[in-house]
Amino acid sequence: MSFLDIRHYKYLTSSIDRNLDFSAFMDFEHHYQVSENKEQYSIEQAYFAWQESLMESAVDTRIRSVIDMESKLLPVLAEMERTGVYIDEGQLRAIGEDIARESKNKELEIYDLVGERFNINSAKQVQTILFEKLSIPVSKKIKTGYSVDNEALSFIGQKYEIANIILQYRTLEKLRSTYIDGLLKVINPHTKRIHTTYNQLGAATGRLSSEAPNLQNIPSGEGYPARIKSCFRPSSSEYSFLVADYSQVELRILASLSGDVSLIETFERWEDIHARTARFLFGEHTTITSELRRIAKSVNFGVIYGITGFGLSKVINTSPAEATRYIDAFYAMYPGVRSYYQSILDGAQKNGYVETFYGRRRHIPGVRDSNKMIRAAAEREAINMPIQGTAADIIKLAMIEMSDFLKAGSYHSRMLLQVHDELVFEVHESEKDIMEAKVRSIMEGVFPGAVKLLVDIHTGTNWSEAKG
DNA sequence: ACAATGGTCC
DNA sequence: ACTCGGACCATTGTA
Repeated sequence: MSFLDIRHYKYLTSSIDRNLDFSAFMDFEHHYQVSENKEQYSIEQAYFAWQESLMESAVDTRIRSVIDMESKLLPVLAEMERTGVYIDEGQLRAIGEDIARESKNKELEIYDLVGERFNINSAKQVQTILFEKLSIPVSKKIKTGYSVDNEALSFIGQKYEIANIILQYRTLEKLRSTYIDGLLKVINPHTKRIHTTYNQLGAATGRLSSEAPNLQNIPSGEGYPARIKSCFRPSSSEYSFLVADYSQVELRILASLSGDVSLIETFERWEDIHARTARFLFGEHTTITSELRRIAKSVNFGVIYGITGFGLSKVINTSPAEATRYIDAFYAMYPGVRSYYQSILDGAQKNGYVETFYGRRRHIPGVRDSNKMIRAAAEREAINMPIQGTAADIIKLAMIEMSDFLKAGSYHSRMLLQVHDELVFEVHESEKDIMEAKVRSIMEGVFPGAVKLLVDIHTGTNWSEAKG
């Protein structure tokens, strides 16, 4: 029982069910405080008493199983945090210098184009320059004035090159400030590694979150993002990286939870789900271009998020009416999804909460609100949570199993990171085959749904190389 | 210290 | 006129 374990436990209850009795927790805190500097034994005694009491107060067996899951996950996360991940500091600095150089050039280019120096990092000053000094037409408004975000500047960029340069400058500055300077700051001087903290109850759906630093939003594209990601690597040449990620896990979960025959069939036939939706939306005999597939993919994802025609129209850049037709077409193709959603909303209305396959709950008070907007937002949360939350449960269970496996066999390989549907391992040369087989069988085997889960595995000398 | 804005990820 | 689900963090500018 380490301090890390205790710190985590202090927060465990509320994420599972707010209606749980907290008195046992208070007892634990008290015991912890009074015994902290005395003997380890009394801490552990208080800890077990608390856990037992927590279990007793959670009479619902499904809730108990979630508490059990989180309890077992906690030491796994603690170990991943303690292990940390190595990052090549010298390489990261070198990339930072390249970015800084390019960024400086963009900066000067902007001043030249505008004929004036200003702080490009200030949205307010960018507004003034674009909309007042240069009299560029406003494309999008926000509470306090005129938006200069990505969407707005991309639109303006069709006619005014200055907007594109500002976007490029921003991208570079984002990489430099957050992912070069930000990561350099948190390299532990003793271990030379980065030790994130996983929050077990940061997310309302049951996902983990990662902070100080957040290693769940490391950029992933080509160019600088790939170079930054390649700095994450094993510290020794005897090891390589293994990345295992669930393929379309949320859509597969939706198929299993809804029981929709057509959706299940799509996956059973190993069809390209986005292409199939595209064929249905645009006609069986239409050639499915990458553009049509992209639209269908957005529709598929939109359905998971509790889509509206308006929201989808923004994403795929079309009219709300057309987007609404796509959504209706999706439900026509997969009618079981619509009825499943209705049952979720009915349950939310009746119980005030929704739950995952494993019984994790999220309270959704907004579904009973008199305000239509609040109700609509609550309904999207209600629809999304069982899907996103079940995916979170699944990977948590897989992590527990992987940890047990590694421990039982005294392997040298270690689990390093979790990025929602992806696990990153540092794998010893001698364990490559067994690790690849085990990771796949455990991750794919956790969930007993109608649709089999599929895991893609990639290996490489660093995080970038081991990415699909 | 905190709100607003913007950007990165799944 | 209008919001797609879930997070964390950097910077600016105001209090």
